[in-house]
Amino acid sequence: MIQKLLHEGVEVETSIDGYDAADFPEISAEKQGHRHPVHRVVVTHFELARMIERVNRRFASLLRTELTKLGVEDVGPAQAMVLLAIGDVELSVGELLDRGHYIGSNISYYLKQLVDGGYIDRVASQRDKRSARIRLTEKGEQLCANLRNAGGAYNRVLARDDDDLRNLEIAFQTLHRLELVWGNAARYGI
Amino acid sequence: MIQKLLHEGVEVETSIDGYDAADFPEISAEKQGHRHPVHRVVVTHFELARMIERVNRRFASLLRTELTKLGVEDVGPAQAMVLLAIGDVELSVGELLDRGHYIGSNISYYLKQLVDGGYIDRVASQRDKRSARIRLTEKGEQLCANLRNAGGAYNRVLARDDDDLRNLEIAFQTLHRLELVWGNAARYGI
DNA sequence: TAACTTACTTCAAATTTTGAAGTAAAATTG
DNA sequence: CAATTTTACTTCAAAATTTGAAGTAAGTTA
Repeated sequence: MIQKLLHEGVEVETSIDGYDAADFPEISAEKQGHRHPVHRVVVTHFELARMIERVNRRFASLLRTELTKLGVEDVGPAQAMVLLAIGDVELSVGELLDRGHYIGSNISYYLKQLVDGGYIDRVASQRDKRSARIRLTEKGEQLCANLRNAGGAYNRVLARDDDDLRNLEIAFQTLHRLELVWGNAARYGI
Repeated sequence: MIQKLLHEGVEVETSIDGYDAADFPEISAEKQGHRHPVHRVVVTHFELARMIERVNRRFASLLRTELTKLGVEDVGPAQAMVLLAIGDVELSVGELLDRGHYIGSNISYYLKQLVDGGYIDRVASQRDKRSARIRLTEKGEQLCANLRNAGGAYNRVLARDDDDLRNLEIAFQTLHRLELVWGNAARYGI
């Protein structure tokens, strides 16, 4: 068991019967929430990945609820994420692809639906007619605004004080690191 | 624009043309990676959600690759996550459900495939015959072990020093917080 | 100008997720 | 203790999402 731990994860401080905590880190991340961690917990690769999966699921389901509340029937959470990814800039499909690490055909598919729904404008670029320029329509912007508005409450709950903010930012940057490492790994191996 | 920011996100320190950074926080999270953030960046709800979605996608794709390398044809990344969620304990379907915030029928579906594939043992509990007890078979454990083994390399890259570890842990706990907030919101509203 | 590359799109299939409707075993209640 | 309700799952059918192979058309390069 110890060997397994040493291999897969990395320990912070000397461990006192800390193995089980490693198996269920959910338990270790108790109320103290806001403060920096001050104890031995092992966060492995997979624990993080599982956490990310769960959080992602929760958020998607929240988005779905929000969309339903808004009475939007023709946009699912995945498409909403595309709209949010576009934001208030005009970009090409390729850029959008990078923004979400989507697969090309996937974005094409969503864009079609969103264009049909009137949420997005797609125009061929002047300089390069292969490249499509994408941007939100009034309707698309409105939907995003509504979603952002609904999301405001969460921001207020999640970012109460400076400590929260710091942690959110660290989380963001750490995830970005995962994104890079896992992304490069996918391309070039390890 | 400022109003929008103040409403949706929260700012760290006084902002100097920091608005754009809020729109593209990817850019702000530069190389410094290991150190704590020391600058004004706004991390909103949605930015984090988008990041989580991207990272999740990357990880799934990595898992798929790994499974292919291992020659495992009958287990997709989603099922692999279920196996990893089970780990080395025996639990009920309900517990497993909680572990991943799955929907019941979803897990049932995966379990069926995994039982058929010989990765999981499902036995009705003695004390409560409605409840199924789940655990990995030899084969299932072997697959998890192989995956964990392959994952070791990432842990070593991601957790080089104490700083990395701290950040990983903060990320984990922050995500856990998101999990709770978003989860409660789904149940009870805001 | 022929061959190649890029930037997308289409389509068909696989995978994953959802929701409604079971079933059978507890637990509760009158 | 029989009747009802609740719990713990499963099944099924449909929807949503994702994937991959095969286009197409516009640039680029040789």
